[in-house]
This record gives sequence, C-alpha cells and structure tokens, in this order.
Amino acid sequence: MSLRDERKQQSRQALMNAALALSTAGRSFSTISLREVAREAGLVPTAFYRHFQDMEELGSDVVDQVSISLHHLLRSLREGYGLEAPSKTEVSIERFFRAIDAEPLNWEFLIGERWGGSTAVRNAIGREVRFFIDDLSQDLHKLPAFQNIAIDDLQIMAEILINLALSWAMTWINLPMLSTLHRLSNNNAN
Amino acid sequence: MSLRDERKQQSRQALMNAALALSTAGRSFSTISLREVAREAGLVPTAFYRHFQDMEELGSDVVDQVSISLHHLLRSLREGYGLEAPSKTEVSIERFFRAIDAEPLNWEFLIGERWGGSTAVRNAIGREVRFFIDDLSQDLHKLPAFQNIAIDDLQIMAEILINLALSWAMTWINLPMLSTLHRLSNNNAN
DNA sequence: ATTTTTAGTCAACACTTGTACACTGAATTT
DNA sequence: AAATTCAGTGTACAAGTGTTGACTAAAAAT
Repeated sequence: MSLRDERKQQSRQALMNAALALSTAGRSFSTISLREVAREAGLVPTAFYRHFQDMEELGSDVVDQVSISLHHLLRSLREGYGLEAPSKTEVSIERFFRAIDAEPLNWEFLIGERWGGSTAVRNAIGREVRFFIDDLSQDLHKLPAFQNIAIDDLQIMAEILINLALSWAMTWINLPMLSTLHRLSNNNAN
Repeated sequence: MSLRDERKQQSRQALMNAALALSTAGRSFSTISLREVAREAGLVPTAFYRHFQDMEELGSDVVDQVSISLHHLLRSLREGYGLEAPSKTEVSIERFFRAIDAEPLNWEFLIGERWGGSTAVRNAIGREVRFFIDDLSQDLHKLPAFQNIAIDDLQIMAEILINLALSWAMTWINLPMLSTLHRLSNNNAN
C-alpha cells in the first residue's frame, strides 16, 4: 500500500473509532453528528466526505468492523468444546463475559443500534445477528447431546440463546457503568 | 376535572402521541427534536414546556403510558390458561402476535428504545421489562407442569421467553414494513 | 522535472435547534 | 363584577447542523 493510501486508512480508522466511542458514551449512533465525529477524529468536517458519503455509510462500515471482531470471539468460544461435558457450559459463559469486558464498545454498539435509528445500520446488524444464529445452530448440531433434535428446533434454540446473550451482554455492560458514573460525579463535585 | 384541565390533558396526550408516532417512523426517540414533537402535535414549540420539562421527561411518561397498555395484554394472555393443555402455547403465541398488530407503535417504542439514547427512557424500560419477567415467572410457577422447578430456574426461563418475545415482536413489526416501503416507493415513481 | 491526483483546510451558506421573555385571552377564583 | 391563573402565542437569539466550492501541499504518475 502506498504512503498516501496508508495515511488515508489511518484517518478512516480514526473516524470509525470516533463514531464508535461517541455512540457508546450514553448516546446512540443516530444522535451523533458528522461534525462531532470529525472533531473527535481530529479532522475538519469536510474531510469526512473523503472517506464516507454520509453518516449512514460510516455506520454500516462500523458494523462490518465490529462483526469481524466478534467472529473471532465466536471461534474462540468454539475451541472450548473439547472439554469434559459438565463444565463445558460454564467455560463458554465465562469466556463470553470476558469477551464483553475485552471490547465492550463493540458489543454496546451492535446491541444498542440493533433496533436503533439508522435503517442501513439496522439492516447490517440484522444480517449479522442472523449469521450468528445460523452459525450457532450448526455448531449445536455437531454436539452429541443435540444429535437427535430436529434442525428447525436447533435454529430456534440458537435464536433463543443469541437473544438472551445479547440482553445479558447489555445488562453486564451497563452494570459497571453505574460505578463509573458515580466516580465521575464525585470528581466533578471538587 | 375542570374544563381547562381537560384541554391541557388533551394537548399533553397530543404531544405524547406525536412523540410515539415520530419515534417509530424509522427513527429513534433520541433523534426527534422538541420542535418536531410540538409541530406534529399542532402546538408552538414553547407550549411544550407547559407539559414537560424536557424531552427526557416526555420519554419517561411515554414509557409509562405504553407499559399500562402492555399490562392489559399480559392479563388477556393469562386468561387463555384455562384451555386444554396441548393448544395452550399455540393460543398464547397467536394472541401475542395479534396484540402486536393491534398496537405496533407501543411495541416498537419499548423495544427500540430499550437500549437507545436517553438514559431516563432506558431506565424506565428496564424497570418495565424486569416487571414483565417477574410477572411471567410467577405465572409459570402456578402451572402444573412447572410445579417442581426451582424458582430461580423459572426466573431464567421467564427472562429467556421475554427476550425472545421482544426480538420476535420487532422482527414481526419490521416485516410488513418492507411491503409498506415498497408500496411507497412505487407511488413516488409516478 | 513536470504534471496530475487527492487528503485535508478554510470560509461561507441556509437551516434547525433549545430556550428566554413578554404577551394574550379564556377559564377559574375571589 | 373584578382579579387571578395559566395554556398557548410570537419574537428573538446564540449555537450547532450538513454541504458547497475554491484552495493548499504533499505524494504519485508521467
């Protein structure tokens, strides 16, 4: 990649990081402005257009980036299946919460914008969630305990698990945020 | 109630209806402005302050109103329990989707804003969802088939069911919207 | 060495936003 | 009948918004 392209990629990434950071600071993606994103990324507003046509396009691209990172998690969860049967679930759940703590912004964005404002973002996330469900149902099908359960039922079970996981993830993320908020308000009091 | 209070209530309701309608027209509550709500309600912007201190307060009150309506549904679903065992679930699910079709705006608002922008709204919805879960788990406990299942497990089951139901509801609402969108784009083409 | 490309800058625009303040007139209270 | 209350109006302002077009300078292509 040429020097110029490399720098462009860097700015592009700065814009996406800014969008992600702002979207998860107690606000939703659809409420943040193009100018805010540019400011946070250390760019002038008009430079935004060198990378994205509008905020919707930025949003969709953030979804794509977030999805890639979460697919890595899904694979790492899969690798825990080799263990003895009883602790399998325990290990998976623990890894799941660890993964949330590792990159909470990605989760918060995906879940918070799932039914949120922008149509483009919503569709992109919808596709992604459906992919997660399909993936998990195929995974369950490989497990001995689920061998004689109909594919359709496994699909529903996967849907159930994914939805519950997303809900738990959001609750989990918002829990420590309360103490963060408390700490901040104490600092402001001085 | 005095004549003046009655008219005030009417305007207040107009504002809340406007907020609900705007929030569910492909946008989220946090993206709609005070002025838009007032305009939609047929009021001047400054009249808004006679009813609510700010948009956050409006949002919380909309959640309260929506919750009441959904509690009515929950009760009507409960009344289906007297039937013969095999079709019980079927009837409940059918009633559930009927209830969504009856007042889709309420559902769309509750689900869409559950992890959405405004903190006040999010907290109000969180409380409401937790109430739904508690209610359902107590309900399950009364059923013969669930008599010998631990209370904690019933709580989790209720959580699972509510989360899945909310996800299905949103998917269901967005399904016919596609055809509506299609119809609209056809009309615009003329 | 010269030309072309292009990420980022700067200034300017037409709008929308939330909110303050003084005002009106009908419903209510005195 | 006179005084008071108060939902709704109209004007105004500072601040923020998306998007335009012309410009700069460094990298890439010729």
